[in-house]
Amino acid sequence: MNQSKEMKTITLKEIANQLELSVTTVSKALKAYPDVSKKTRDRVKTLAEKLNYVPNSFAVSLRMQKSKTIGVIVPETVHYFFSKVIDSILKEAEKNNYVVILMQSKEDYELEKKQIDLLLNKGVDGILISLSNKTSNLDHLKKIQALGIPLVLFDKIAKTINCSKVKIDDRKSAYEAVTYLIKKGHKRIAHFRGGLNPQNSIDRFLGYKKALLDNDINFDSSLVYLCDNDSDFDDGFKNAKKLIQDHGNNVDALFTMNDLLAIGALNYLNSVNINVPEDIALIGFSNWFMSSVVTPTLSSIEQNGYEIGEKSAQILFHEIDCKFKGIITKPQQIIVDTELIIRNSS
Amino acid sequence: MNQSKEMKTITLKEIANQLELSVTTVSKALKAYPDVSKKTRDRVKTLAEKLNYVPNSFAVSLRMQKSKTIGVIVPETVHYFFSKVIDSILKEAEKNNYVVILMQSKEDYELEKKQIDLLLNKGVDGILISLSNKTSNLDHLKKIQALGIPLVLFDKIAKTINCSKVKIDDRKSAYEAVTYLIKKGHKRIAHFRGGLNPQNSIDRFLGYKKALLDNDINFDSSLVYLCDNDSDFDDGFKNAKKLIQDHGNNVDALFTMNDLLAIGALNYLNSVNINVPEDIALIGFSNWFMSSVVTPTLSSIEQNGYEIGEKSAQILFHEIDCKFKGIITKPQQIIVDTELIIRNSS
DNA sequence: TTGTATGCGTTATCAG
DNA sequence: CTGATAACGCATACAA
Repeated sequence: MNQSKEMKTITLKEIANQLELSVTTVSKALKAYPDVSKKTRDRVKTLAEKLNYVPNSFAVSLRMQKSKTIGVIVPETVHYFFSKVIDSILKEAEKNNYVVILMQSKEDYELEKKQIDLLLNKGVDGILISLSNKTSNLDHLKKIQALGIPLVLFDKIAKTINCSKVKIDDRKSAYEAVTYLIKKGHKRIAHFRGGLNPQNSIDRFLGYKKALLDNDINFDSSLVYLCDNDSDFDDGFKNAKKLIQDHGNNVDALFTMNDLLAIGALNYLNSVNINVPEDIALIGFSNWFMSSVVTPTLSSIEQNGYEIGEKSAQILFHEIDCKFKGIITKPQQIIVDTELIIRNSS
Repeated sequence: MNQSKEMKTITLKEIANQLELSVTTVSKALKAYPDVSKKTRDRVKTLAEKLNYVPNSFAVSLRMQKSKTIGVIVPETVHYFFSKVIDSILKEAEKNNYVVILMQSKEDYELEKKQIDLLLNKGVDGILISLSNKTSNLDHLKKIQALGIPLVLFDKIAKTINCSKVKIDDRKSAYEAVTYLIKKGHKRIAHFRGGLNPQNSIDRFLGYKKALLDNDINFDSSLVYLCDNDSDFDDGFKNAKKLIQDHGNNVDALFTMNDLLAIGALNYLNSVNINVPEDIALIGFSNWFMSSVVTPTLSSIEQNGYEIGEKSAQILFHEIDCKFKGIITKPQQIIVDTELIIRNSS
């Protein structure tokens, strides 16, 4: 293994020279074209192997108009749910011999837009994206589609874009959680909702509301708190404080948009000796790992990040594949199952 | 904005045709070469703008032998510390107009090796990597260097590779934590150590040991538990159980390789009503967010993932830059500061 | 069965 | 100041 100094990069031409063949023949031999003799094919393959030949990916991409690369945009990487999604996207990409360029929009629409341009410019074969909370203009997504690049939205989707989507049923999941609280006898159920723009924030709120109405409980908008800051934990803490100030003990349960909000709230409640779940029952959303180690352990809704990532990637690769083969695909919408996990907080 | 149907991709040639210029001139005009008249330069720029021209990155890469892409390999993405590192790498990359290909080795040496080959093949301009726990053979790293590709190791490094490195002082940090415990009067201090191979596991252990010796406390190897499974939480739980079985109340403190181990242990101790910190004081390592929300809150060592990522990326981009300019750089080693965070568990 | 010519989109060298 | 021409490395239609 003496790779002395400059180690010239080895190309088809190099192999061709050494074997006194044409570049064409070498190229064909390596791809097992039918029209090259077994003998030369073997010679070529042997030498290529020995020289450790790997095709220059830029040349291939330039020639073939495909990059074997996909782009992934998430709002945040320091995020239990999204990191699970990323984990399985990476796994799936690897299986398919793809590589992934990762970006985070930081919940910033302008950034998201710029990143899409960058991905497009990098010639990715497809794009997976979970939209920022601030995204309402969708021209950047339309641009992707106009270019014929396969696009799959996951988790934080845009209803009006006609592409494949992978998500959970937020409304149903929220409905289930709140219904559980009601069945347990709670009547004054508060909700810490997410921002007004994101679809899943809206849907979770609607699920909450519907559960109340279906069980003949008045919807009291003063029990709904808007949490659209970027620091969920603090937001949960502060709004729990406000909740108690506003309603004293005239509130007996709380359902939050996500686990961090719930844990922030839990922290406040613990700090003022309001007992969870005796005084106030609590259910979060997403089932982050830490929910199982706080005191009391937090009930939550398992959101299956791994499965969402896996399914999204599978669909994307399928669409990319079809595109190269000239097959037209119809957008599909996958709803991944959730599960209400009851722990000690409710 | 009527981008009717097939929207031909726009190239230098296209612009050249429309303006009846040569491709060469257009190329030069766009790069503000001195030797092209202001007039044509303006014409070209205007049209390029209007047509929304972006250079084909494959062609540029092929021609320039640079990709404006770096590769990043971490052992895991579902990991609070690494996701922070990734966050700041992405941020830094964006600043420098680079894009990052992310991979996770899953603590698997063979995979790590394959991934490096893939990155090399993709023509990345540089590589950032935190080694898998199982990595001891370093040929794959040497290969990167042999190709002249800038390489920066962070957090989980290999001592014998001569490249830039960014890490914390594990030994000192551990020393500080254990010294704190000793000053508080603890004498029977257990340690849940990481695997035998990773350098930071070794160093944290050595820091622990040295703190004992420097304070005239006998080192008792029966108080050291090896935790090298992949599920730290469970490992912490089980070994806490074993610890109590082995030593009963003849142990008064525990210092663990990481926070998840500590939280696993905490969970066990809580479950059998052993009081933390009264019966056993506890300090973790890394200061994961959840450490601040468990009960009791967990003392830990802040590892500054953001700073590690930032510094690593900065060094890498600097080295890439120098390389293109033909400047030789010397590897640098950065030690990022840690901080002992005392909470209620100690 | 093998090889020639051409082009993918850029940039760089060198004439004009 | 402008433009042919070549080259980066590969793949394919077409010739031989």
